[in-house]
Amino acid sequence: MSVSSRCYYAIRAIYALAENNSSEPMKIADIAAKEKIPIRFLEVILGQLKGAGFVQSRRGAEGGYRLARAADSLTVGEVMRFVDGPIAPVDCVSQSRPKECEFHGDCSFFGFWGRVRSAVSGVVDHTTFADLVAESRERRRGYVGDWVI
Amino acid sequence: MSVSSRCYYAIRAIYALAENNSSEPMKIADIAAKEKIPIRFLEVILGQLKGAGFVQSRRGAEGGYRLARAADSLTVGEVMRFVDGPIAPVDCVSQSRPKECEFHGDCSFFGFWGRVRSAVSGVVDHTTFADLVAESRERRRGYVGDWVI
DNA sequence: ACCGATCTTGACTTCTTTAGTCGAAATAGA
DNA sequence: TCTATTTCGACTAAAGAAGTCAAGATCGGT
Repeated sequence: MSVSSRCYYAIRAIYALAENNSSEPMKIADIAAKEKIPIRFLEVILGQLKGAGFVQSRRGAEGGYRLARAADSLTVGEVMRFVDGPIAPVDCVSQSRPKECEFHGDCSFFGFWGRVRSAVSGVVDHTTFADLVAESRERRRGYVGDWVI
Repeated sequence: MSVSSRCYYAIRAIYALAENNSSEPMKIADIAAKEKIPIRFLEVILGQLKGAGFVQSRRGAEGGYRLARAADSLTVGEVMRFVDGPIAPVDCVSQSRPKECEFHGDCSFFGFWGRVRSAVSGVVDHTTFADLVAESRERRRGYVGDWVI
């Protein structure tokens, strides 16, 4: 039930771009440093994210990456599905591309796996990168506040 | 976010034993046939489940496997954790063996991953094999009933 | 005591995925 | 044109997944 490091890297990269709300694109090296991602691997990942339309790039000096879509309309679930494939714990309960198993409708686990999938989906498909940025700012503020009072 | 086939096989095998509430142990070959598991692979899996105390075995003619614990006190989550490791999507939010990441408490995703973990845990740790058996019986009854009326 | 059915054990194979690495080419701005 | 930077495709090493196999230990029934 774990996400690949490739997937987590992709999420962190997009998060960095969402947090950097300047009009300037962000360089791969800066994203890599901020989010602690191996730079060569990040190149590969950003290339894929560009191909899927999540980010845009500008080449040359002063080039870099920025989001291709608004951070508040981009959910974490979308990125996870693109990088790691379906969210579902088993193929038969996948929303995007369900694959019938060998028990054809007489499966004792269909309901169970469906509940697992819904539970995960309920979180990842309702959390946008804007939410994460806001939550992080709030956390930092709140954290200090708690200790100051 | 998917479970390994090894894990699903383990769950199916235990389910088969839970459903078979006779005092007779169940043979590997019977479990394999009923749940459509490669028999050689099932041998390996049952050996591990025995080592972990989930099932008991009896050798020789009329031997086989049966549950070592009551089906209504054995959750699917326990089996999943044993076979596939922590339920958590990333190590830092694991309940059983959390591993701090390189962001040491200043992580923008800790809360998010925690919510994912809780969502999954809420399902798998509150579903016992007795629940699954009951649900399956109910489903079959209800299904037939719908069509008869 | 023996036979055959059954579990036990550990090593082995094959395939896919993961997590990168590397080098050269293309491109945009100064 | 020069240079920083992105881009692209090929490559690799290690780990894990999914089985397979053979030989041995053990037990119930005859």
